[in-house]
Amino acid sequence: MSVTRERIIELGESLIRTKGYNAFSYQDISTELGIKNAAIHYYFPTKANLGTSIIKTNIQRFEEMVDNMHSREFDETQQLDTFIKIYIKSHREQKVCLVGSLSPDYETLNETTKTELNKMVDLILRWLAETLAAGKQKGLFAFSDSPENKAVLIFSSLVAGLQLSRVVETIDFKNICLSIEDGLKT
Amino acid sequence: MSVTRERIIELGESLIRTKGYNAFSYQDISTELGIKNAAIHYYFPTKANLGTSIIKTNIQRFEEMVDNMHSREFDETQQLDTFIKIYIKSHREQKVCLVGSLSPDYETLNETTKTELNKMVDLILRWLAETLAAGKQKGLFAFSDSPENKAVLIFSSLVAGLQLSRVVETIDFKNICLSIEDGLKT
DNA sequence: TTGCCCACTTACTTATTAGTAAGTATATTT
DNA sequence: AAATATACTTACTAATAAGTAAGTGGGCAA
Repeated sequence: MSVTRERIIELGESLIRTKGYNAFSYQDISTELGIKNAAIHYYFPTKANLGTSIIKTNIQRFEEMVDNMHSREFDETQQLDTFIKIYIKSHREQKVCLVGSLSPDYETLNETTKTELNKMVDLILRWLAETLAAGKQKGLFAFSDSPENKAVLIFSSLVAGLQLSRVVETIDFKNICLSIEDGLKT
Repeated sequence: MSVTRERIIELGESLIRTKGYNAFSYQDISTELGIKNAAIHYYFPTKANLGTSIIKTNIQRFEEMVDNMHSREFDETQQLDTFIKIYIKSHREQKVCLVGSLSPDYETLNETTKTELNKMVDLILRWLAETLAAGKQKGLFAFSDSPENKAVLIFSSLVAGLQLSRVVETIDFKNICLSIEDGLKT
């Protein structure tokens, strides 16, 4: 695949996660990459196409990460830890996560982009619930909630934790992560 | 105060919470209220002024609610319940909360708006932590985390819970609220 | 009754946006 | 060598955005 196309996707994701979907423009990308506006339209005819592709890329990356963890025979504690590390990295970069940026703008997205975002959230939540359930079965985790509910609570803490810690400096994001892990201690 | 001004603030808040700050325009408001674009500029010279006023109004509303609960001598369980009901109402209206909408757009806000949002989050978090600490002291709540950390976790669950439940229908927001309350059971 | 303040409207500017049509240089295929 | 495809650029258009300056009508005060 084209390197320019990949750069557009990468920068587009970065812009969404710092400024938000409706605040970034093709101009932001073309200026930064030293190309013309129309070059972006060549790869992504509409902004919705770009948005959808960015989500699709993230879904693929997530699936690859899960596959990778399975083939390395990570246990559930290690898997959760790897997942949480994504958010710690985001926090270091002063960025929110893709889901946390796009969800508030949900009503402004076109249908295919909505569907893709829906798929992404659903995928993460299903994986998290499964991992939590398996970890509980093995005695690695302890919690009284349903795995599905616990998955939503943990995911919410990470998503909004990133958002809020960008607004107030008094929030220690790493403490949020520790609390999540402590909440699963046996 | 002017009724038009109040209508602009109310509709502005509603638009931020459905479409997001950078997706709504003065046109959206003027059309809906049957006034001209410039009428909004008469009350709020810039969009940043309007945004700041909307947050200020919300801060005031929150402070009034807290005062009201204190003067009615609500215990901590009742206070938390009242707070959570705000989010249940938001969920019914298919809206995210103001903080959850503005936080991902934080970098696009002007300095005074940023400061006001910062104040709002700080205020909510301080009240929540205090309420949790007081409730724990009285034996109404039980939790091992620090009250400040627990406050962030609960607030995050509500903020992102609203965001995520708008994206995937499989999330039951009321279950999130129940889990929050269960997580404080003695 | 004259004048002024309030709550707007009319009419506009400037900037930015997404998006398109047509052209071009380079590399690849026939 | 000629044709074609790729990866763009040039040069636009149309729509929408925030914002402003000047005007207007109605109520109230002096």
